[in-house]
Amino acid sequence: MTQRTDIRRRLEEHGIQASAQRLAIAEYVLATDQHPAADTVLEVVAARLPVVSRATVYNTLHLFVEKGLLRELVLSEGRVVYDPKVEPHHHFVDETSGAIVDVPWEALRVEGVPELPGLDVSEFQVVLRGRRRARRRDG
Amino acid sequence: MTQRTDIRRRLEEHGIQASAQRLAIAEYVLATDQHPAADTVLEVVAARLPVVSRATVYNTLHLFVEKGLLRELVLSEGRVVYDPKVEPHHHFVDETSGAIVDVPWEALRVEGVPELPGLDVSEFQVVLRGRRRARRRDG
DNA sequence: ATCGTTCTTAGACTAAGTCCAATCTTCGGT
DNA sequence: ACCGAAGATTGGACTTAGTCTAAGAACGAT
Repeated sequence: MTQRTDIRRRLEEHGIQASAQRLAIAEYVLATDQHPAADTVLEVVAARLPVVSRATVYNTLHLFVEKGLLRELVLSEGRVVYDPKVEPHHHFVDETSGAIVDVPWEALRVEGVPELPGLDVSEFQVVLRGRRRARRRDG
Repeated sequence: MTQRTDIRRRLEEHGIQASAQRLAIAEYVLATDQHPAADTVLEVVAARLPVVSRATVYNTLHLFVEKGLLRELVLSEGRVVYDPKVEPHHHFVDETSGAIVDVPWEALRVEGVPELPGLDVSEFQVVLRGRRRARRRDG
């Protein structure tokens, strides 16, 4: 398991002191593509680590966001959700399941942003809603 | 004040039975360009109408959304906010003040949405973040 | 080993929103 | 104008997400 050491190194590179709790949280939240809410993180992490408090989960998630390891998304329905993919990309929200799907930046082209009068845009994304079509199961 | 009757007609056209509370709420929330939260609506409306309960404000806002008079937006930080402009448009969030600014649909061009594999997109918008530039005061 | 800093913890607290049973309004029919 | 049914409103209890705090535990440099 160099996995664990990799994560430790990654935290330290971002100026975050490692701890059992932070490692456990990182191990889950930095690897998932599920866009979990804080609550989900707490559940998942609590299952592996003997004891971890809610306050720590919130503290840690906020710290990770501040240090650029995680991005906080608020896309629908009072759901604050965390995304380990920090590069710019778009999001699709499945209206049936609530699932959030990443849409690669290159998949869409947005024109006109620099020309908006009176607005200095520092970042943007397209938020799409709809249904995910049944997946052909071919991997 | 034909204002009041106009609103009444508008509610009825959308299959909504009028009532003092609903009229008061509609009068504010359908005319504002402020993107108020439920809480704000409660405050504003409570100031004019002798008594209106929180439950009613929430019920009414949800009803208006369901009937297509209002759109619910969740753009940042656990803030659920209501927008009387139901036609498609984009949104800019001022990072300093939290203010939400409408961006006309025609101001941006988004290409590539129909080609997204596996996704049936029913609606989308661009969400932008940044600072509003100081407004030249020329009206 | 010690000391100061940093992390974690439980639990109280807050804010946003929901739920519910009882009460009050409204509307259509007469 | 009146009546009853259907629908709307109410306060208050409840839930859920998140914050705060004071006290204790672990860390790392000496």
